[in-house]
Amino acid sequence: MSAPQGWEAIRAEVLDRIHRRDWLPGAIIPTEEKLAAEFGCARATVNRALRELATAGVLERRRKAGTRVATHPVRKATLDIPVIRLEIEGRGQRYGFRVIDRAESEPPMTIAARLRLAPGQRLWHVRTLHLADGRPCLFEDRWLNAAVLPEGLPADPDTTSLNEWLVKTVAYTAGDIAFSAANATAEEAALLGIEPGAALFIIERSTWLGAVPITAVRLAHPPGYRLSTEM
Amino acid sequence: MSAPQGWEAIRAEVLDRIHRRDWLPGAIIPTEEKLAAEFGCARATVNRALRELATAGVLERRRKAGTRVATHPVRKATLDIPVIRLEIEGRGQRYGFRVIDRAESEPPMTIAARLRLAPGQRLWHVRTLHLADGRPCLFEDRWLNAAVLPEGLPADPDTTSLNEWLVKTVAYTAGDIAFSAANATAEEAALLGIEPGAALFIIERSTWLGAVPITAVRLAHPPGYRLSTEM
DNA sequence: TAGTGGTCTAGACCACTAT
DNA sequence: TAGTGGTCTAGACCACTAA
Repeated sequence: MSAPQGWEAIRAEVLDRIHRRDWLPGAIIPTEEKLAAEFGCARATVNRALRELATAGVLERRRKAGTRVATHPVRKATLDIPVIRLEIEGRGQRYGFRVIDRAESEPPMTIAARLRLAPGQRLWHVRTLHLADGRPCLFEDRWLNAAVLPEGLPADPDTTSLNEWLVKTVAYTAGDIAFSAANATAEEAALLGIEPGAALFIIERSTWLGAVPITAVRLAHPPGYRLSTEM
Repeated sequence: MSAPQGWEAIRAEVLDRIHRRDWLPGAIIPTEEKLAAEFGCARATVNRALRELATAGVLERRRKAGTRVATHPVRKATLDIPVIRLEIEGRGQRYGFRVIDRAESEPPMTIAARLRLAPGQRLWHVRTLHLADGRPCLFEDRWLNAAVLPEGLPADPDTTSLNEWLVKTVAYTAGDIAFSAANATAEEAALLGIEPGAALFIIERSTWLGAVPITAVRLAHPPGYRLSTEM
């Protein structure tokens, strides 16, 4: 009937029918075969379009049961996790950083639990303040398993941000990431140049190489920071 | 050579080579055609595997230039945006809510800007406290364009959460979402039963139907709330 | 068990872009 | 302009699952 071309056009047409409420939330839509006949294309093309919509959370698909319009749409959002330096430079500011301290020690329980460490295992602990145009904009608190590093810690931590050095040097196989909010401690406030108790936006990441923990990092962004995406 | 089967096996094998540092960050990997020959499968199958890895941010692909291992991996994370009631019930708690107030008025500048409103346009303003096992767990502040509602505001706001009523009733075509942190105001603290100034985790969403604004909502989660995902 | 989505194939043409 | 990824096709078989 109508004549969309390409899987993106089919995706758009399907979305449109949902928006026009031709197909209501929870309702079954025609099979791939029927849609392919209607649109005059191969079933694989319809499949591609519907699969993308299912990944986006707009449709729910099950073999034999068919394809339904999701009852709770917009359940998924894909975030770009920024690389600190690139984010700052992308705003046209000059990037810099300052290593606050660096030591080998036994991490606190919370970190050990997050990395599933064996009791007593020691890690490198590096704390870094990141700067935009010379002003503090992010406090990084990182625990690092030196055992997985090919050549130990980099000799000159003042020329390469540890963060970038890591992603270029160490492979990983799995990880998790979490977002939350926390009040700034006195130390964090002093380092970031904000009031104690100010609301920080926290990003925590952990990564593993197989079952071997690599690193756990906590990024504390001062008030005003927003992580956003379109749907 | 090796014998993976299916695009998922190929994806796994490619990931493995990156993890083993056979293919270093920034390096070009073989063309789809060569990989298809090596794996003994069709090029479309390799394409599917590499496309998924590119979507995940592990590879960067450009026509003619070829496929490279991303220099800054793990740049994307897909979050499940929870539906409030389902999230609470999923924890085995009883869901409830209480409408704090509800009025028609002109929204503040920030909301008007976010929704790109014409000057002087009035919206419904509904503030709701969501409860888990009877205890406050989320404060919702919503502005709503009644003009797009088929039958106006629902007659009985005490039986259906406005949030769910909306997603089931109103179509949307675009939106954005943002995460940030903020200190609790005195009123928010009182409603949520926390200390004033406590760090709230804020989710803000805006949705449109074409160019017509539908709703802007701000969700304030008390300390302890975490939004997390695996990579 | 039958219906539906998931995937694969072999080949083709197109779109983009480094050179 | 030539190389590479992006997509489409027509058909096939398989995997899952509702009935």
